[in-house]
Amino acid sequence: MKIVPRTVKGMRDFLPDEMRNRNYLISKFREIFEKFGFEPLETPVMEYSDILTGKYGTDGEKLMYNFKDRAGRDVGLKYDLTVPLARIIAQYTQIIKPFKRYQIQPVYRYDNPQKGRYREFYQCDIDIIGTSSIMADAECLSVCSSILTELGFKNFLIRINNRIFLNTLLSDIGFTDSEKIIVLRLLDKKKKVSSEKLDAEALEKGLNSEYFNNLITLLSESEADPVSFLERLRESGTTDGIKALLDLYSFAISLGVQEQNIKIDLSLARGLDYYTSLVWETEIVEPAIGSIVGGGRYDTLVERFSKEKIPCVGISFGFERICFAMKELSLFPKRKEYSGIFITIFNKDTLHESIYIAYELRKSGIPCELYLDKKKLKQQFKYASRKKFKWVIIIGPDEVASGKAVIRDLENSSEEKVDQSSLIDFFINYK
RNA sequence: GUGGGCGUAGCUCAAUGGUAGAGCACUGGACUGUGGCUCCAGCUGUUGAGGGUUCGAGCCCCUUCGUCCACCCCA
Repeated sequence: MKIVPRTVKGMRDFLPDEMRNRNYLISKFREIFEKFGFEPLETPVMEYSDILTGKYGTDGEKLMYNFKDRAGRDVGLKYDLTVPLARIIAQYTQIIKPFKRYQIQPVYRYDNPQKGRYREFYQCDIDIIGTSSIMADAECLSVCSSILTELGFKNFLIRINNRIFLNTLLSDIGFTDSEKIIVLRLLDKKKKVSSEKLDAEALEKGLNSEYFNNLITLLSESEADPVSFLERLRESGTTDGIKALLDLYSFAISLGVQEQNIKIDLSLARGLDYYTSLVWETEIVEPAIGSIVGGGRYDTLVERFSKEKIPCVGISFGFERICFAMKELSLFPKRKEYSGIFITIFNKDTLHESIYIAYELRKSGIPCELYLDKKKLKQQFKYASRKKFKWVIIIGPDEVASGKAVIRDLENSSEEKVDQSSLIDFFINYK
């Protein structure tokens, strides 16, 4: 009985065509992260359970992959890249701060798979550790905008808000702390659901409908011109978090974020529990796949591992969704239909001539593929044709005798004979 | 965690409850120094798994697994 080949639920293989796209994306991320001075970091797939738990809320923990290893230790697969980073900061105190790192690795969530959602998926994070400066927050937004622009996205919107402000606002309206959590969840939904449905859900959750209506009214008032709305509020006494939010907005603009790509949205809440003040989220208008980038300031996360209080800010790119969106919008670079050089093996007498040519080309930095099996020329051509090579090189007995090589152009069905010694020049000139 | 659609050859899919099929792909040949086109031949199955109903199940029922989608939540 043969073993049925299959992949574990929610996990995927990436075949070469897809890997080429993914590698392209990763290289773009790296390039821009490094341009802004971020340094690379990797952490293990697994952490001890106590490291992982306690920061994602009960819903998050249901999605955690945790189990015992052979020695009975409680371990889990990492759920995001932020918590391992907090551990790193507490563990390696010699790291110079502010520490700017980037990290591109898979994370794991025991979720039910569906469109664009998997149990293993890549996240791509940058964080700045050890500064409270809002310039750091703004830098994250600038990276976000640079990357999306560089990748070719035109219609994206970064929405920003401050949880401190939102919190104060909710208290002023009259909500209790436990109600606030429910309200924040509902606000996250506001964009997707009709207002009737939202009201119904608020009622169902037992929220004071007068308070809730006040909130919704206030938020919709702010929508048209949030900046002057905030300034009016500031004059009337509510000040918590407003300055930070306005600063972030203006710093981001100075750092090159285009005005049409950024908006203060006072209803933005964000799910993760560990954000403490400024938060942001980016969505692309087309295709509508929700948020593709999210982040914020989380000043208390490192405290779990250390006596020190260390302010942190970061942004996480939804690698899989960006990949999906880029495919939809055809933003990946197109490959030439025919490319590359393929070297045939005529027979065992000419074998070493072919091998030598492959060696010479590769030594000169010209990529080429050498046929590996003993098959008829016809089969070798069929292979070359299916793999869409542009050039096929043939060294048969005639060519060995005359010191020449046949170069066949599969795309144009033409061929020519050149001196073996000028093969390298031929291909260098072609480039 | 909850709900729905779908599981048949490597892939895409057919088959009124009555003999499991086609196209593509693959292997070889026509064509012993040349791919795509054509023609010929060949290969391919516990119909996801287990149970039940029936004279008879790919088809109906139950269970289970997988997959896709939606909700919850999130990237």
